[in-house]
Amino acid sequence: MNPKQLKVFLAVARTKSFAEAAALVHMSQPAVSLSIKNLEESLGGRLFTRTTRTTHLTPEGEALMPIAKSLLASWADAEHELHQRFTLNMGKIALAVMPSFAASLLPQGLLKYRQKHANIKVEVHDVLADTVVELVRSGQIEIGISFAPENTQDLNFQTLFNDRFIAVVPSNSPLKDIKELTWSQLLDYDFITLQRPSSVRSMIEEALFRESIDLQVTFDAHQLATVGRMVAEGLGVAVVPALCERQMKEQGAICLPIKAPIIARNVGIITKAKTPLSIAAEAMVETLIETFADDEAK
Amino acid sequence: MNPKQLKVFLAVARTKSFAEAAALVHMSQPAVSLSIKNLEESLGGRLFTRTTRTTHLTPEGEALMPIAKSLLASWADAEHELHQRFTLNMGKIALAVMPSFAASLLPQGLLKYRQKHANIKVEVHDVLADTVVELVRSGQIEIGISFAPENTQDLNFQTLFNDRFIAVVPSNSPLKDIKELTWSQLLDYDFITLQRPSSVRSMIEEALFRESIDLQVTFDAHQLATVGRMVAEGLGVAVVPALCERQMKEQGAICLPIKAPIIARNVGIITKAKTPLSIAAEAMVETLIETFADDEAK
DNA sequence: TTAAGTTTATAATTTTTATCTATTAATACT
DNA sequence: AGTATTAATAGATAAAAATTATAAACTTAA
Repeated sequence: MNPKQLKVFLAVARTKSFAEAAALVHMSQPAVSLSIKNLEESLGGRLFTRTTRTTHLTPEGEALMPIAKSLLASWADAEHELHQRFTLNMGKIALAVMPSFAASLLPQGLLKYRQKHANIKVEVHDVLADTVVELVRSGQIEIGISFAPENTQDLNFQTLFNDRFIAVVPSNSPLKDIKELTWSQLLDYDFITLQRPSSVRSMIEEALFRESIDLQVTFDAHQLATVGRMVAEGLGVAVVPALCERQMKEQGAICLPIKAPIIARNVGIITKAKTPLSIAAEAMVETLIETFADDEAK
Repeated sequence: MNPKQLKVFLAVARTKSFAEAAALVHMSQPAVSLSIKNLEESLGGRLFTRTTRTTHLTPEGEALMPIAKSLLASWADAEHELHQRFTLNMGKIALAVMPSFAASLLPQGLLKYRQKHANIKVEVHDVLADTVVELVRSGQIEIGISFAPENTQDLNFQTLFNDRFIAVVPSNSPLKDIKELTWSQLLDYDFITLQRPSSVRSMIEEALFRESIDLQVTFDAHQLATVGRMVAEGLGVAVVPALCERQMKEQGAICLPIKAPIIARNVGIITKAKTPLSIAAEAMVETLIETFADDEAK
């Protein structure tokens, strides 16, 4: 029993003629006879009674008819669905993205993707950088966007650009006109940063520890938006990835380059090594690179 | 895309090896390679990523897996169901039977059928003889049991036996010891019979009309059981098919042969001409003949 | 009843598809 | 780098399916 036989069966059942059915399914009449014969043998009994002049269904044939229809329908559905997936007309893709990127650049990437592939659903998980890595490593999510991870053996990392940390100061701060701040200048003021276990926080701590600079944190918060507001209100100063510059400015803070030390890290796409991406994910990676990769990353 | 390819696909997906899968489905390894290749081509993309050392599913392959399982399952279900039908391990059969037969002989026929084919459901419609014919003619029911129908062009009638009408009289009736009653003797008493449009009633009327005997009906009822009780209680006399003899006796009436005229008619199986019976129905006809047909009907 | 016409079944051949054996190419592990 | 393992390819063979041509069966109408 195979799909072709069922198609032939339905054609005969509908036309009540072997010859007409043959035309319907683009076969010769003897081929239809044989096909039905084989089907009948595989099922164990006759489906049609055929006198050379008339053809009609046996009760068992009648019983097969709805079954055959439903089988062929689900068969066609399945083929269609897979086809859709392969041609990017269907499917879902999940991204895990660190908040600083999710809230800044990501939307324009998504917009571009959506224009190209309108039928793919996109799910964005904005989670801590470490969680991004975890989700990708565990296979729960195909694509992560974050800082370059530490242990990269089972992950691929495709750099998009280098993100340098910048200082954020209130608009009335005495520091506001300095072209390039140093950390020691900045740390004269109350310091606001993200709570652990944020990667931004730990990168700052590590970098300053290496330079033997002592970091005293006055305020900390979970969300960058909160930090921004606190700085804007004059509660203190902060250091954030350049990615967030726009957000900080929008909140009314001043952004300045900072050095001694310069803290910078690559931001890029994390995928699982040795596991192929879905076609939808592949297209997403392509779009992200094309949208965000600066020249040296390419 | 065909069932065999899906089986191969699932084997490869499960074993994660083309060679092992080949063993599972009793094919050579190159055949498996080809089969998967063809499936992939028909769907429009890769289902596995295979480096000569490892094999795993692409996300699209992952998506196909549950689909393939369900397709194969419903496929197997369908095959099984049809098989069952053809081997009489499943199915349903509907009989339309005139009440006099349904309440008398039929049960022992059903018993015999049930012993042979325990998995076939039997539905008995005990309806008026005319309705039996209608149901069979319209194709709603495969097998009818009744008197031989009038218009038989599109029906087949297989005689089981000849049923002669008998007189039923109260146990205290003066007629009770007469060996063979005549109608004129009988009609001295109040006459009880079935209400129109019973075939028993019309057969009696027709026969007496032909003999120019005037029939005065004192009581009539719908059910033979009612007629029997009325006679047993001494309300009058009746004439019923011999089939009902046992029932009448059980109700306490006396049954006697009657002549002048003798009313008799063949009882048999009615089926639709030129329409094949289901295997289950065929078996039922066979059982009925073997159980009820008297020698000349055979 | 018979002959013509229509329809399915069968036979023989061809074509296509599927499978096998043998071999090659590629990759991971030692 | 070499070896062992695994999938892919090539060529050959077998199996299946389709086709043409023909036969057989059954209606219908003369």
